[in-house]
Amino acid sequence: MASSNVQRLARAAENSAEKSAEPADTKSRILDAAEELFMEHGFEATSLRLITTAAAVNLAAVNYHFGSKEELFQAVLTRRLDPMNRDRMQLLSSYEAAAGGKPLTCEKILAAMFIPAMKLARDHEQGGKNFLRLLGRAYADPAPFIREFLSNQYSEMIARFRTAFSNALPHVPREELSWRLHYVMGALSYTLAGADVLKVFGQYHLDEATNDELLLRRLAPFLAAGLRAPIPAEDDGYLQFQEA
Amino acid sequence: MASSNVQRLARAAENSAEKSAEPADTKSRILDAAEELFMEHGFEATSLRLITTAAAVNLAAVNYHFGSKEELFQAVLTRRLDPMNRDRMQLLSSYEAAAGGKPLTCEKILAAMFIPAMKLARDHEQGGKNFLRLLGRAYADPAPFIREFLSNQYSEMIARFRTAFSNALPHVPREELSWRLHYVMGALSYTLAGADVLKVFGQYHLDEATNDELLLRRLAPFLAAGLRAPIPAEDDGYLQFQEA
DNA sequence: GCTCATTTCAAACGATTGTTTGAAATTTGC
DNA sequence: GCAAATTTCAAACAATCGTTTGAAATGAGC
Repeated sequence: MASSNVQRLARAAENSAEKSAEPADTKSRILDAAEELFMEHGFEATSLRLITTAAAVNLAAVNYHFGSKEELFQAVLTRRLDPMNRDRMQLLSSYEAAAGGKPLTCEKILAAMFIPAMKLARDHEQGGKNFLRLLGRAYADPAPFIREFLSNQYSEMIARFRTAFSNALPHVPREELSWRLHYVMGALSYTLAGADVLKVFGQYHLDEATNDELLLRRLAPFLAAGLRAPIPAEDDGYLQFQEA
Repeated sequence: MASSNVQRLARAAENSAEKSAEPADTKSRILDAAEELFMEHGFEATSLRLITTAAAVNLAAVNYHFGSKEELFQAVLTRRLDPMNRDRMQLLSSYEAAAGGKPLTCEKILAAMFIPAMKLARDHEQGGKNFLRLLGRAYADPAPFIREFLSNQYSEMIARFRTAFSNALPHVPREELSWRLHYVMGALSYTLAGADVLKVFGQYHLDEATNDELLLRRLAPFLAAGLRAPIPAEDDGYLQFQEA
């Protein structure tokens, strides 16, 4: 029969998975394939036919289970972004409770942001790493539906950490702190998005071997020092425009 | 005749340009329209028909003048990236010459990176700002031809600044410095890429009013403090994995 | 073992994509 | 003002896109 051929393909795709733990569930298989392919080629450049072929499911399965390509993309993000941000806020709360009213250090707050991200990266062996790179790319995607989605997904967590940093850095004005948090998110997302940019710096000898703890153990001191930096005076002229 | 209709459309598009300084040159008109639309929708989501309609030129003009859509994209980038990186290196050289052998401060080196970028943003009134946002997005684009192009375009400039930072920060190990430069590029590109992420932080009152000097006068001290941060000890345990 | 709801399937839908073509229009060199 | 090269044009190219369709296959409840 014609269908047995497709079923063989499906089982072959299943067995070729890293840990042979790939679920037979169609929905999950689509999510896994979409996560990897969206990460690799971006949203627009990834066709549904590419995804459904990689997942060894029928083309129409995406529209049946998710409704549309955009909703599939949101499902890919929310599957792991939602628990991660929940973990971040829980971890921050537990740190605050342990500190007993005293403000946390910047390093501690940054740890509450980073640890859930790293836990995600190691939990699902290949999936986690892919997801963080996908997330870093979604930050820079111009598509309105992506920007809206991320904004909604992050607003609660960001507000929570903003006040934590505000307590940790009472000498930093509110507006200045907003900018610095912006820089923190930029550096973090760049680092999580993968080693692509490192090639620009000629640092290919670090790539896969460097584990995530080490990676962020470097990032946290860098960012903490920046967050604590003295506020620049109004008349600091070192950045004035001048021709060479 | 049929062609006079199209010519009227072309002149209308010319006159509707901001400063009415839009050149009649087909090639430049395509570049300007492409720059804005690529910035707005990304590379894959921007069709050639959208570009040629906005530029009021024939569809086939892109392939005639640039060869392909990919080559058009590279031309959009190189038109402004090339002079900017040349300016950066010249400015750094002039700073080094003025210092007379003594190593520069981090702030001074960062200024050599930022000032040409800001000059670009203000020179071409609307085009410059668009371009920096486009550039910030290109950094995160997964397309191989974009990554290769950027890598080639940046390698010389990055190598130049790497040794400058290395002289300015003799106590920072080479590998650590590579990572910190990575973070610097991340924060910088995020900031240049525009205020999209700021909405996440609820900082919509800054957006257009804040000029570029102010923006980067905040960023440079933040990054300089991070670059100078003490090297974390091996046994620093504050970022250890632990469950809430 | 029948029934009904859920899921999967091959096939086709209309629309849009980047690119090519060859003739018309325009500009350039003399 | 003619001839040759450059540029613009409308039209069509084959390919791919996301989505829809209605029938076949599979599952659960009784």
